[in-house]
Amino acid sequence: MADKSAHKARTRARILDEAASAIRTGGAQGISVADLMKRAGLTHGGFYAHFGSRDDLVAHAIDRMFVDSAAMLDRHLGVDAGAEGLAGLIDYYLSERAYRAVDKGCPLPGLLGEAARMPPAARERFEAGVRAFRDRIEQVLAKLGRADSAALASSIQAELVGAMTLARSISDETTALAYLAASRERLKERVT
Amino acid sequence: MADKSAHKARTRARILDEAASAIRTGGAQGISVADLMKRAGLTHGGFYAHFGSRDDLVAHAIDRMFVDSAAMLDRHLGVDAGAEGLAGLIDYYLSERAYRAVDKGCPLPGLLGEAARMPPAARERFEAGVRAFRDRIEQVLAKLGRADSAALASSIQAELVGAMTLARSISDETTALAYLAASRERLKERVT
DNA sequence: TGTACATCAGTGAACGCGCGTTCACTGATGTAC
DNA sequence: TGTACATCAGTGAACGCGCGTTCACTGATGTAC
Repeated sequence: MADKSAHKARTRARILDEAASAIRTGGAQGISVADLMKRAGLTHGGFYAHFGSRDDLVAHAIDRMFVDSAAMLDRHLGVDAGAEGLAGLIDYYLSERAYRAVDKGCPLPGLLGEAARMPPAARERFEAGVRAFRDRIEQVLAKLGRADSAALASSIQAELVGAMTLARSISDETTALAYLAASRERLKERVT
Repeated sequence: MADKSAHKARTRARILDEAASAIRTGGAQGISVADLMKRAGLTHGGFYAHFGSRDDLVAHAIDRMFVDSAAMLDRHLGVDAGAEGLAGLIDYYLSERAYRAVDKGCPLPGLLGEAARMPPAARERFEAGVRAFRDRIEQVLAKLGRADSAALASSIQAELVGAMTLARSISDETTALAYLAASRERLKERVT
C-alpha cells in the first residue's frame, strides 16, 4: 500500500515536471493532455487518476514552476544579500545560459503574454509568483537605503522580463544576445 | 467591375481589422476563422476568397498591426524629435489609456510571448516591426549625442514592452498602474 | 509459506466538439448587344 | 433603354482531424487467512 501510493506520487510528479517544461516552451495553451502523457511514458486515459482536468494540471504546473523560481531568487537574494546579490541576479537572469534554457528557469517570460487569458486558479498562482519576485527585489533595495525602492523594483522587474522575452522572440541570435547584454549593463548601473 | 473589386477590397480590409483587434486581445493562436468572419458579418466559407489560409491571414494582420504602430512612432519621433519626443513616446506608450486599449495600440506586448512559435511569414513581419521600433529610438538617442545609443535603445524598448506586458498580466488595476507609473518615471530619467 | 481476494494505477477504445478547409450553390451586379 | 448572359463575393453543408474527457477493462501488487 505504502509502495503503491509512493509510486503514484512519483508518477504525478513526473507528469508535473513534463508539464512545467512543456508550458515554458509552448505556453499553457500549447500543451495537450495526450502529448504530455506520452512524454511521461503513459497513455492519455490515465491522466484523470492524477488531475481533475487540464486546467487543474495547468494551475499545479504553474505553482511548481514558481517554486523553482523562488529557489533561484533565494540563491541570489539570500538574507544578507546586498548590491552584489542584485548584480548577480541580473547577470544570471539575463545570461546566455538562461536564454537557452527555455524549458527551465523563470516561468515569467513564457507566461506573461497569456496570463490574462488563463483560467482563474492558474492566474492566481501566476500573480503570486510575480508579486513574490518583485517583493524580493524591493526588500534588497530597501535594505540598501534606496528611498524609491518600490518603484525601482517594479522598473527593474519590467526590464528583466522585457529583455528576456524580447530576446527569446527574436530569431537572430546575435541580436537576441545584444538585447540581453544591453539590459544587463544598464540594470547593474541602475542598482549600484 | 470597379465597384465590385472595391467592395471586395473593403471586405478584406474589414476582416484584417477584426483580425488585428482579435489578435491583440487573444493572441495569434487564439483567433478562429469562423469567429473572425462572424465578427466581420460574414460566414466562414467566404474566408478563402480573401486569404489562402489561416496562417496567411495572421501574417497579413501582423503586418497591418505594425503599420498602425509605425504611425504612432512617427507622431512622437518625427524628423526633428529630441528628448521631448522620447519623453512623449514613453508617457504615451505607458499611459493608462494605452493600457486599457488592449485591442488597439502596439502589437508587441500581445505577441511577444508567442512570436517564437509563429509560422515563418508572420514571424518575419513581427521581427521587422521590433527592429523598426528599436531603430527609431536609437536614431533619436544618437541625434541627442548619446554614445551608447544602440544599447540604451534596446534597454528602453525592453523596459517599455516589459512594463506594459506585466501590467496587462496583472488583474489588480492599482498594481498594474503602479508598474506603468514606475517605468514611466524611470525611463524619462534615463533619457534626459 | 501458500492461496484467494481486493485494490487501483494505468490502458485503450470511444464520445462529442470545434477547428481549418473544401466545394457545389446562389443571387446580386456589371457587361454585351 | 431593355434583355440575356457572365462573373464572382459570399453562403452553408460537409469533410477529416485533434482535442479534452469518459469508461469498461486489465494485470500487477498488497492484504487476509
